[in-house]
Amino acid sequence: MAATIRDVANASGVHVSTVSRTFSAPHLVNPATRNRVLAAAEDLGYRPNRVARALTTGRTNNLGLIVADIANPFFPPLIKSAQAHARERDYHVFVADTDEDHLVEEELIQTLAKQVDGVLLCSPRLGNRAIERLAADIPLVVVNRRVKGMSAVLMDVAHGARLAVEHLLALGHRRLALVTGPSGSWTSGEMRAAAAQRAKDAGIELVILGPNAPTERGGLAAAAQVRRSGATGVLAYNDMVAIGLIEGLSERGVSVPGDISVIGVDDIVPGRLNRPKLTTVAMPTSAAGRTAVDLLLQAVGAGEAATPALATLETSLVVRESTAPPPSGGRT
Amino acid sequence: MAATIRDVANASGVHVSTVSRTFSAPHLVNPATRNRVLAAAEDLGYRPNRVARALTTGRTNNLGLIVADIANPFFPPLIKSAQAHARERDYHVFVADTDEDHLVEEELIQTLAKQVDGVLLCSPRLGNRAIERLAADIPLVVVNRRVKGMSAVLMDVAHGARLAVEHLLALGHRRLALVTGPSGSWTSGEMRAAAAQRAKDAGIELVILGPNAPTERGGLAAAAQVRRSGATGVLAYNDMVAIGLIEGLSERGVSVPGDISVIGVDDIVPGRLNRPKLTTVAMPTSAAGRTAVDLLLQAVGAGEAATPALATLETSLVVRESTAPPPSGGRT
DNA sequence: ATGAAAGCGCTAACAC
DNA sequence: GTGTTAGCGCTTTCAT
Repeated sequence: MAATIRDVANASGVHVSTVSRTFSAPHLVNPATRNRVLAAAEDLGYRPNRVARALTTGRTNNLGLIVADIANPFFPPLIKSAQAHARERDYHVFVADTDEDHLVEEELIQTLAKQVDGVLLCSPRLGNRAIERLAADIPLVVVNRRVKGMSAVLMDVAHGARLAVEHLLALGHRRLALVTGPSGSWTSGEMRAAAAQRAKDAGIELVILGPNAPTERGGLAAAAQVRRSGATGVLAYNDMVAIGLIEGLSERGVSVPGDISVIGVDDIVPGRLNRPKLTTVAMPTSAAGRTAVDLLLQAVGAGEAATPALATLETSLVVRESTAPPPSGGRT
Repeated sequence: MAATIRDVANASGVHVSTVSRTFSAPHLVNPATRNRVLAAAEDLGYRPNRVARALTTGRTNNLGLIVADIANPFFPPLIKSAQAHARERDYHVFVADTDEDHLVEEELIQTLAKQVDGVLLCSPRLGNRAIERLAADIPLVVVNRRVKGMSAVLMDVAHGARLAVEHLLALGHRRLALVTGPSGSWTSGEMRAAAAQRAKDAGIELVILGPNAPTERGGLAAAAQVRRSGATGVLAYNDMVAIGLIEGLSERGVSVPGDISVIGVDDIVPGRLNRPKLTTVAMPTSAAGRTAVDLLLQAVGAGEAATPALATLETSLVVRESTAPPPSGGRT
């Protein structure tokens, strides 16, 4: 059986409250006794029981982080930076995967509710209504979504989409396509609006193809439509979709970037490994993880009185090898 | 403030213990009162507080899962299958990343100790001594490691390594290299022993190159040595290393598989996306996740009396495009 | 600076 | 079948 605070108290000849203080408010206890207590604790291998502590204080010093799919390479950098940042603030973060299932997502949040002080919802699949309801139970911060009255960290994908369209335009492309993501995705909506507007401003046609699964498979499946669309420049929902699309295109004898240019979004590792190396809109995922933790901790600290904050992080275009001028030189 | 068991008791005119029973042992309470309690609970939005429950029962219904690097594509399938499998058994799994740091790993296990009923150590960086010590605090199951007195799930990488060597031999390669992983890695040791033995049996030379970081970068850095070694067939510690190696080789004008054949281990997604598509030793990661959860739950249930179990999962060779006969046809 | 005591939300004997 | 009572291990007033 593990040592409890009481064992330490007995061993060091003080009362439990003194032991408690040496761990949670060391400055309140006489250095001499403190050392005695610490020695006894060390001796017995005592470690404060965080569960018991949580029960009295109401704080667990844990955060939850929920993602739809941990296998999506977009998330790991965010998770890692969130964990590292939280650790520096003496918080642990527990990650859970919903398997893209919004029911699981909801259940997870509710179960987590009492075991963590707040949860980070990354690219949630849940609707805004549900999220608002859940926020009554526990401080929530969303990443890549805008929910009324809730802190959020957004990545300016609209700006990224504009940059992508401009890059394609500058290369001489005159017929563009957007391969969208899942229908509920905030990011997908933002991209669509921004890209469409930018294309319209340039008097260029942008064909919308979707919705698609946010995976390689989704891109693969969209290849036929892309080819039929006649577009020579395409912006994909994310890098995985772009990679799948390039593969699908190449299966059909269409060369990238020779015949069609493809731009992804996210800047994940597989995109850098891909041949051709992917031109992409880089998302500041590590920064997002840190910022999200900051906002969440802020919300946790403020309790009911929390003022929702909005952080919008910049995106940028990384030009690599999957984009080039269109075959004909740009003029039809 | 969230409703407690006491609120429900008041609202439904019964005592707290009855409320407790309706949730933890429903069959012990009269259907009529049970319904009354349930209705009141529903009404108040009551949900049992798992932390409080854990304090009395000593069980949290949570499992911990520790990985060295969540960004390593090897882990996500394992994590996902473990989470799904655990959920079916009414357990949640919390994932934590140690950032390849064994100090963080140890601290994490200790912190987790009281908040979960057991932890899964996947490809730990900690030494066996440390792991054995930690096992006194909490049920532990290791994946990809053999620790005395502890349940483990192993993947038969030795067999995989032999298959890989045989494949290379069959293609006509007569000088082989093994690009190893980190020095503490159990997997790396197994591979090395098996590959060396198999090569020796065939009267073939196997040069050992390493240790290397288990990453693309590690493979990239090993490219120069591989070239110098004169080997025409190489087995890499894992797919990421293989991918990096191929890249490094190609930077040096060495073609894969034209000049050198490369085999990876793991069968991760980026390997399938790579050009050339990677020939690799496939690891049964999803099965490993499920099996590990089973063994852990078994250990949790058994308490001190736990009999350590050993599960060895089969590996297989997936031949794709990164292997071919050596340039000269095989004879020197 | 330290001790005493109450209690966080729940479960688990033990009565009745 | 349900009520009573004692804690689980810790923090936190309130005294001293």
